[in-house]
Amino acid sequence: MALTKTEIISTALGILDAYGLNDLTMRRLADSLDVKASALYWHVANKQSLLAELVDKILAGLEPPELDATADGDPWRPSLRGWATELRARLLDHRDSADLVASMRAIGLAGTELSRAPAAVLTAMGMADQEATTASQTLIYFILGHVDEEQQRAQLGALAGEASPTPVMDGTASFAAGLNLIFDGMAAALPHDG
Amino acid sequence: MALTKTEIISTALGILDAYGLNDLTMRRLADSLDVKASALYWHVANKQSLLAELVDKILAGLEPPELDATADGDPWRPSLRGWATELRARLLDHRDSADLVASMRAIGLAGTELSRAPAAVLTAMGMADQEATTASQTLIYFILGHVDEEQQRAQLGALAGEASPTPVMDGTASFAAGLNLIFDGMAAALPHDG
DNA sequence: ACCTGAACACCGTTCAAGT
DNA sequence: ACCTGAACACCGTTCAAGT
Repeated sequence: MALTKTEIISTALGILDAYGLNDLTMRRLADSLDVKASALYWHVANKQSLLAELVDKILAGLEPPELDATADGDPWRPSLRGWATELRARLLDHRDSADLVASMRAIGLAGTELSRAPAAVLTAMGMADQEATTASQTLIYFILGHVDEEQQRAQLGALAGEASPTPVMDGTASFAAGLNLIFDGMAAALPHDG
Repeated sequence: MALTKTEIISTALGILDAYGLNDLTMRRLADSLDVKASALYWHVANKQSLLAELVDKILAGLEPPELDATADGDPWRPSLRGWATELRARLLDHRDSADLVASMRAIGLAGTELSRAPAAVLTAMGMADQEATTASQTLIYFILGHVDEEQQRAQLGALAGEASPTPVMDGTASFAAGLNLIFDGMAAALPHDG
C-alpha cells in the first residue's frame, strides 16, 4: 500500500508525542513508516511544510470564540477565556507543540493565523482594529509563552525524579491569572460599558 | 596565542549578527577562529552552554528598573516601560536573539532570570508575590514574543525585496501599545492609588 | 506513480595523540 | 595546557534508477 500524507502526518505526531521535537527527524519518521527517508519527499516538499501541516493538525477543530449575546456584563471575557483555555488544552496534548507552533507562526507557514479569532471578538465589542490586533497578539504571545514554559518544565521534571512531588506552581492557576491580567488590560481599552 | 572564552563568545556573536542562529555552528565558529571544531571543547562544555553565555553577553548591563520616588501618579509605569524598552533594544541589536533567549530561558540555562526585576517593582508597589510573578512573566512573554516576530519579519523582508517600502506595522508603536495593555492589566491588580 | 540507493554537504561530540 | 586528526553517529535534501 502506498504511503499517504495523512499517514505521514499522524506518524509524525506520534513521534512528537513520544520522543519530542528534537527526535522528529525525516530519517526517524521514515523508519517508523518502513520506508527510506527519500520516499517522504515524494509526498511533502520539505520538513518545514511537514511541520506546518503538523501544526494545522494540532490546532484543527479549534472553534473561534463566539460572543454570547444573552450574557450581560462582559460577554467577551468568558468567550476569550474559553477559547484560550481550549487552545492551551490542545497544545498541552502534544509535547513541544507550543515551541513548534511559535516557530511555524514566525515563518508565517502555519495556515491558522491564531490572533485573528480573538481580534474579531474585540472589534465586535467596539475596539479599534489596530488596538484589537495588538491586544490579540499580546494574548497569543502569552498563551504560547506560558504553555512553552509548562512543557519545558514537564520535560525537565521527567528527566529528574519522575512524579515530582509538587510542581513549582499550578500551571492552570497561573494561566488563569495571566489571562485575567490581559483581560483587565483589554477592558481598559474598550468603550466604557454602562 | 591561545584561544580565550571571551574571544570565542564575541566571535560567536559576530556570526549570529551576520548570518543568524542557523549558521552559528561549532564548525563554522571554529573556522572563524582558525581552529578545528574539537578545539572549542577545551574551552566550553558544549554548544548549549556556549549559547547560554551568549545570552548573558547580550543581556549584560541591563539595569533593573528603579522606582522614582519623586514621581507621582504611577511611578512603576515609566519604570517598567523604560526597562522593557531597554530590553527590546538590546534584543533588536542581535539577530535571532529573542528566539535564542526564549529557548535558553526554557531550559533554565540563562543566568539572568528576566522576570525577577519587574516582579520586584510590582511587589514594591504592594502587589502580592504570586500575582507579581505572574504579571512579570506575562510581560516577558510579550516582549520576547513581540521582538521574535519583529526579527522574523525583518528576515523575511531581507529575503524578498530589500528595503521594503513600509513595514506592515511600526514595531515600536505596536510594542508600546502592547506594553500599555499589560500595564493597564497590572494597574487593575494593584492596590487602589488615591 | 511511487520508492530505493547512493550520494552531497553538512551537524555535535569524543578522544587518542601530538606539541 | 592547548590543539589536531580522525572518527562516530547522526542530519536534510537531491536525483538517477528501479518497479
